[in-house]
Amino acid sequence: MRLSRFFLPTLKETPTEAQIVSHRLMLRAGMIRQHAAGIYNWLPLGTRVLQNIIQIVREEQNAAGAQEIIMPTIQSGDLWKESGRYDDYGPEMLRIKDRHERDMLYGPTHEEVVTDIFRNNIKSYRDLPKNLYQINWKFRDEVRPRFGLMRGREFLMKDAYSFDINYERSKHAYNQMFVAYLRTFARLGLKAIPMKADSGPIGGDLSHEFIVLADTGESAVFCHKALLEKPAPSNVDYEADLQPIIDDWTSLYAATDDKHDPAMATTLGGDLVSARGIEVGHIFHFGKKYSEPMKANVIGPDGSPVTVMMGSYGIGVSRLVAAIIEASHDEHGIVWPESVAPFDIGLINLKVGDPDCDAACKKIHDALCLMHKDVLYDDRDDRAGVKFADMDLIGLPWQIVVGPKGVAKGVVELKRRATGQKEELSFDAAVAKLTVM
RNA sequence: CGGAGCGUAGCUCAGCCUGGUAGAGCGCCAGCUUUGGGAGCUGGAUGUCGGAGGUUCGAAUCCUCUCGCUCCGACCA
Repeated sequence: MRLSRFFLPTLKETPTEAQIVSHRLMLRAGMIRQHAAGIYNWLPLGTRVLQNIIQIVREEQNAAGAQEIIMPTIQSGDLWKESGRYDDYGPEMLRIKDRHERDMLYGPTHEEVVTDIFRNNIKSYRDLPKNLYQINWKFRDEVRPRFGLMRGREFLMKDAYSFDINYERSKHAYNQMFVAYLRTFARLGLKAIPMKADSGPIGGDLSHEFIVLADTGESAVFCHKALLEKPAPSNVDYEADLQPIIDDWTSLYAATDDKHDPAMATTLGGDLVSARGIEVGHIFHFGKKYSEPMKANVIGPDGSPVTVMMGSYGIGVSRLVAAIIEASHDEHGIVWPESVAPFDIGLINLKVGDPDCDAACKKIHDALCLMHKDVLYDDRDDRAGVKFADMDLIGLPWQIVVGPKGVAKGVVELKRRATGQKEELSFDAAVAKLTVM
């Protein structure tokens, strides 16, 4: 992609409304623009990151046995009256009347809809278990949206819903999502720690929050040091008993400040880590809370109806974009983990119009594209400083700097964004180095 | 929902107190010069001063209402 044609409105100055670093950087890097309070447009750079995250979330959900569906954003109020939440939910739920004066709403969550899908289509215990998920926009009319995407009103969320015949099977579904989450966040380049959580208004008796550690996180968290070093499970057999993995992770102390037990924590001594965190995932087992009032039954082995056990599993996908930036940035801008970076490589032509520089860039660009690398080629007729600053700001993992001095010697400069480390390499060596990654 | 603040050029902001027909820096356009970390010079374009009403000979400025946005608190994926 040629930067001269790419829609990338970067800002040198920070817009006043942005308070936290992820919000500032997303605006400055031309990823998003605000449309209204807590509602954002996603520009091309932001869209690319969001889609990379979506893809990783999707792959891990599929691997864990969940199946993707798409539910409506606008829902009928009737289902919510049935579950009892139409009155419970409060003004946070955006209510809409259609032209026939029917009560509609913009979905803040989808338990009712998915339960309706289930009960209308699944009749036998033999069809269980099922885990259905979607990646879709939701709206919660927060009293006070803030922190950019971190606390927006409209947000992209992955929400999965499991259906099982009994508690034991349901717990297994919960464990599957637990493990899938560990893997998902690790792939996103994040340290996310599962912490015991209140199940809140959604209800239920088993619940964990996944907290990303970032210095600028909104809440204080405490955990055992060993959790930070623990690698995500690999080669997982999702059909096997996952309880040992869960126990391994949950046996170590981890709590958000509202659940924090100072007495318990002091027993850890020097192993206690006190940090700040951002909630990016939340999993609940809530049993029959919705299946009971909404009559989501299947016929059991003995021929009598059984109310199914459910769980729900959320990941704040759009919030993750902000969380990753909070966890990975420096004074110059964003530092993307390779797995979510909007492009793999930024190619800077320091002297556009110089035949040698142009030719060298074209050669490198074509070679990398041939190897299926996403390259953002800065072919703008601008000063070097502007290009360096923009490239650091948008945080691509690698930069190749092509300038007249280097080209005369047959070399380019390869820079690692995360470390700032630079090395001079021949054209071929630079391409070779980047294509083995 | 309580408390506070801000709306003036694409962005950051000055002007408002003390009314007199709208500014700076950056960005944008053209040209020249420059060229390895957000350049220099010259010229140029851009505003219903958030909106409505009122006071006044005259309102960005004073008054009233209204809309939007932000911050602190309570609440929250």
